[in-house]
Amino acid sequence: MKKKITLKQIARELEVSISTVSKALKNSREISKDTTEKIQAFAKLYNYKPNNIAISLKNRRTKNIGVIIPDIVHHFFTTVFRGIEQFAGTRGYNVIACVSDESFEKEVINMELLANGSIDGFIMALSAETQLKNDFHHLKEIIDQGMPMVLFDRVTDDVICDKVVLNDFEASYMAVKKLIENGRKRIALVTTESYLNVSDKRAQGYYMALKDHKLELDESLILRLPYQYEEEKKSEAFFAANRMDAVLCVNEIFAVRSMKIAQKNGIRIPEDVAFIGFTDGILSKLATPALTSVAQHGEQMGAIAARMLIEKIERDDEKELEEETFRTEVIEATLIERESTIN
Amino acid sequence: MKKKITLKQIARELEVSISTVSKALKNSREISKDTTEKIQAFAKLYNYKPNNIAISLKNRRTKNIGVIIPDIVHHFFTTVFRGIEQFAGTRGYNVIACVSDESFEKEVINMELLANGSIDGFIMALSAETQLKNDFHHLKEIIDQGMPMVLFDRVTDDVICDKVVLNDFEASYMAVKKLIENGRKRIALVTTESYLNVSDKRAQGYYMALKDHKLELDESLILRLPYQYEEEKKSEAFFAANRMDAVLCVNEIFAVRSMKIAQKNGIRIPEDVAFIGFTDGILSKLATPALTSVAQHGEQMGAIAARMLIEKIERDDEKELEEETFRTEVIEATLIERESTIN
DNA sequence: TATTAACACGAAACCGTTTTCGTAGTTAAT
DNA sequence: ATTAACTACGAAAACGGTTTCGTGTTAATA
Repeated sequence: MKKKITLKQIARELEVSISTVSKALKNSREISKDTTEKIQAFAKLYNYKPNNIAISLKNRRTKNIGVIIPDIVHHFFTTVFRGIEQFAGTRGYNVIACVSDESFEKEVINMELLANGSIDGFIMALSAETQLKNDFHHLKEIIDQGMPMVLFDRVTDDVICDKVVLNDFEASYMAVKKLIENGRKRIALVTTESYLNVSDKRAQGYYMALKDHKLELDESLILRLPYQYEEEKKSEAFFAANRMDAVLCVNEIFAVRSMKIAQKNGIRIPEDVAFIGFTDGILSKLATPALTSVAQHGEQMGAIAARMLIEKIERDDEKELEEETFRTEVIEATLIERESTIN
Repeated sequence: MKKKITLKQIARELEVSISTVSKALKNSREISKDTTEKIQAFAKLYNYKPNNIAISLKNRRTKNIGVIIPDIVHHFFTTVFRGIEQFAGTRGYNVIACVSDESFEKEVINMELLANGSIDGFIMALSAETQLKNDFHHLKEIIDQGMPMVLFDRVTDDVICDKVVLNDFEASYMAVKKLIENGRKRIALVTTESYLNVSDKRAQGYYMALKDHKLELDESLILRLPYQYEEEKKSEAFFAANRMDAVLCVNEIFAVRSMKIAQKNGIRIPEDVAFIGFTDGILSKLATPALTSVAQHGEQMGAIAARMLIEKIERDDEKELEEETFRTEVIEATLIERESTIN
């Protein structure tokens, strides 16, 4: 077993100083050609690679970014993560991934753990519990310490920082409008039980679209489901009790589950009831019938979040005094039409 | 903006030495009660937290583990990741996630980047390209440098280290046996085009089950598909050309895609053809009909991998000389029966 | 020949901790 | 009064690099 070699060992072996070795490996003109070649040859032979931790300590930059997401077994967050990881990779950054599991406490613990020097900045989506508690002191403190931060998807106006979001309101509005134009009149909404800014915006878009098209809002056509586990009874009762001709769901899982239950009740899709979901993951494509879905472009969102963060990190390096400015980038959703809405 | 405070600043402010501050914060008996209280109060006021990087450098331990997976938008790998992250969290470890994207080169680059001090050990599943090239020198080198490593799922006998795998052969055998016992006789196999150890083992299980039940192996009943993108034509031709009464697929995506194509061809599931897939993700549950699937227990697999790795890391701390021993843990798959096989 | 500049390298500080060891000052024991 | 033993703290090395500055040697210039 050959342990990694250090500058010090090379220096001792070659009877030069550590500084000389360091400079030679960086091709500094300060060092003679002979010495440089000798050192580089030796370093190569012993496969010398500088220790990242030592460099991080020196530079006070880790080239790591922290990503905190509520759930990893989740198509949308995963695609965002991929976008972040890919973009970060091109810029030489690694990604430390933490899962808050929709828990406020885990979010706080993870953030504090990482904020103590392990990373150069955060990219995160708020946990459901955090949104519910409406408590963002942990974010504020960390931002106040000068840690760059980008919030995506699950954001809040209470925290001032860079953000990347979907045009949820408009996307939802357009989806409902499309249903109405296709002649649907009794449009149900399946949304999350707990408060999430995105669900809320999608609901607002739904309300507005109904209103603009003179359709009255029927509260009994709104189904609120728990986010994480399945509650089949509630859904079954909902579809048994109500007559509708279309359903908008705030994510694809709700949509596909709902379709299954509706179909079990003898409802034909899309003839009797049309379905639209959000997310457009693999589930949408492979459901029966294939689900019309609002693409959230997670990968793009992740890449943009990573770009914003890295720009801020590297700008901090340059100028210290410049006035801070924060941006919010809005990604345009796209409606992908499939069998669940085509008449 | 209040930047993080350091020991040195506290020391200067309180006119004591850095060592005294460090000891006081650790409640060392060396420091008087008065001094300790004064320092702790000051530290608390300024929210002092030790710098992780400095500690990592000192201890030569980062409390980070590197996870390299071929793909993150992938149900199985995601569940494994969750298992790793959860277990690691309970032990105070963070997870640095890298995606090899099934590429040999990316795998090498990511590993080398992380191996230079950023992490204490690796957990990884080999990329498809790596398995194809059969080139594992990067793994060997890193292991040889004393870096603990656990391979999971996509493993190889050529690398000697800890491993966690599914009993793929047996799981596949049992699945096929179940089909045969249900009276199926012409059983197709849908597997990956490129070589993967897991696909291969599943195919071996399939062969063996056929053989043991005196069913002859019909090569035309084997469909090989590309792993990452969809090739609908090939599948369509396959289901149009062949008559079968059951299909075993090496993952749930192949299974659900196949079911859709079969259904389009007027095949009834499970009456005409039964389907079994591997993975048992959300797709299996929500497909129509719901797919009978081999549960791979990814989360458990991840937790076990993390436990093995952390044990090795922390054992390395203790004893240096002890003989290295490597284990392979085998997870037992479970067949989850759903509509796609029930007659 | 004296002065200056270029060259090639080393010493040391620094990043932020931890930890060993040394030592004043006090107290207790001889 | 002398020695021994604490107590409470500081200096310094170490982790593994980078970087600034100083310096001895040689070569070029006046």
